[in-house]
Amino acid sequence: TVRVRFAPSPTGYLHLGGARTALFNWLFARKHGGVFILRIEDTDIHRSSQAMVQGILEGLHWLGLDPDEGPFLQSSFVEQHRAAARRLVKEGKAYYDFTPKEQTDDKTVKERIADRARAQEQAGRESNPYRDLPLDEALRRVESGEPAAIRLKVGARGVSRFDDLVYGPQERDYSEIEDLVLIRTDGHPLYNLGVVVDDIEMRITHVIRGQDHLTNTHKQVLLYEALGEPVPQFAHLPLIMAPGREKLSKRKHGEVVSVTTYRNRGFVPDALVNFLALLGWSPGADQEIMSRQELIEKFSLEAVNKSSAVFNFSETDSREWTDPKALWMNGEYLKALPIDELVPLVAGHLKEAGLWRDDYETDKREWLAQTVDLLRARYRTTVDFAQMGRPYFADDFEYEPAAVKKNLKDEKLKDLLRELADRLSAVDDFTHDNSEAALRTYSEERGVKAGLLINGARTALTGQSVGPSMFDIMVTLGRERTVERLRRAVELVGK
RNA sequence: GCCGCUAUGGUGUAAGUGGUUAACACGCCGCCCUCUCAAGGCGGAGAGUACGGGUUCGAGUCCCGUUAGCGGUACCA
Repeated sequence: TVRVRFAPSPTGYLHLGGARTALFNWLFARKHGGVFILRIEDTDIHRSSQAMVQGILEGLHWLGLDPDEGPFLQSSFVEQHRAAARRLVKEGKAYYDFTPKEQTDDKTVKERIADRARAQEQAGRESNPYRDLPLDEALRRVESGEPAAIRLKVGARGVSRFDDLVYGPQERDYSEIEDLVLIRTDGHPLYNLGVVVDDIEMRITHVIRGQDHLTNTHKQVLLYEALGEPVPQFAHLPLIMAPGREKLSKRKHGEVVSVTTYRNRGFVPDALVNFLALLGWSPGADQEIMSRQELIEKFSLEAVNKSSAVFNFSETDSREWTDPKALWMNGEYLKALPIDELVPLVAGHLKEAGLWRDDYETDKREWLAQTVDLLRARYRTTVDFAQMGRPYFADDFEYEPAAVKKNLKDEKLKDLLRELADRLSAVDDFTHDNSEAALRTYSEERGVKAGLLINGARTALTGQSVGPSMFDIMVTLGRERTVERLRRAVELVGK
């Protein structure tokens, strides 16, 4: 049976790349009736904390990607890692390296690697002197307390091969693979050892992860072979880049990369999942809006793309704070969601903005549902209801200067709005049709275009120049508030 | 430096085993809806498939080279 895992390092929050990796693992597991495991790679102790683990858990939960097993902490398996390394030494497949640990200088990692490579090329790469030290001598030195790292013995000649489910056949000559360190001098197990031992222990069948691990996979294949264990299937996923095809990072790009942001800014989890699924994968047809169930049915690793995808957002235009297509898609979900599912999502934001009233759960429950339904066609996130939608839920709201200038410019509106308010206050059954009839009758009597009154009223009632049909707005606000706001707006005319 | 991966409009993608004027979505622009719009309807612009060779009757699709981007190369993960 299929067993997959998502193995993030706990860097504080779930980022989009991680979320996409988790999603593809989850989809694959669900599709094949398999098991989705969460393992936190927290071996780098300085960079890990419980709070960070919590952040990842919350992100996954919000997305609806709860693990079937776990979370497991890699740090709790270090003894197994050490035991595996010692076993390899005993079997002659790894060795103790007594070379003193190199001093780190102030150069960047990249520079140091390049320097070392160039130096090696000039001097010719010589074999590690400790590689063939007799085992009993090595053990004696270790027992006497001499510090040593453990390295894997990589064959002198040969080629490592594996078949990636996304990138196809991969090969790498042994000469390009150094004897990798398994255990540091201080006894700390390193990443490549840890993943392999844990994946064996958890009986992982398919390793689905970012393409940044592609070339290092050869090292892991070597480890599986040394440990005498079957090699799992590998599937590497194309990376998600920032605009300009640069690396997407929290440091540079801020909170757009954090899943939490999408929750706070009014995304529907399913919409983000749907969008993420399409980053690097396509069902091959024109359909883009897909339910979770459809995603599961259509998903396959073979259809995953090889080229990295650009996550397209603007750092200057706040309307496009994230990928416009993601925003569009969220809008589609807003429109399609059953109103009973949408209202609770909106309620959260209304509460946050201090716009919540207790009777929204009792007497005004139906009114709330209707209002949300009225507004959702033109909103893209659920926070829009509390922000752009404020005039519908509160009496204190801003009049947009541009709207006032556009719709309340005509001095005639001073009288018109006042009298319109009077007329409307006399309408007993304040329905869409009745309020419209009252307004149109009045505009005819006064010989002005209905549009002047309608547009003026829209701005008078909402402070905005755009919104739903004017008479729907009136009905939603009710007669009293409509009349009151029309009168209040008289003083804005001409401003 | 070395090794690897990738390359279709601004972005995400499509185009079974090479075969008519490269398709869809987002975004953009325009028109319509005379009650607005960031909503809806309709339409349009935008790539000849990174570049250069080659194979072929025919190449986005196969081969070679170049370039660019990204990744790896670590006693980081």
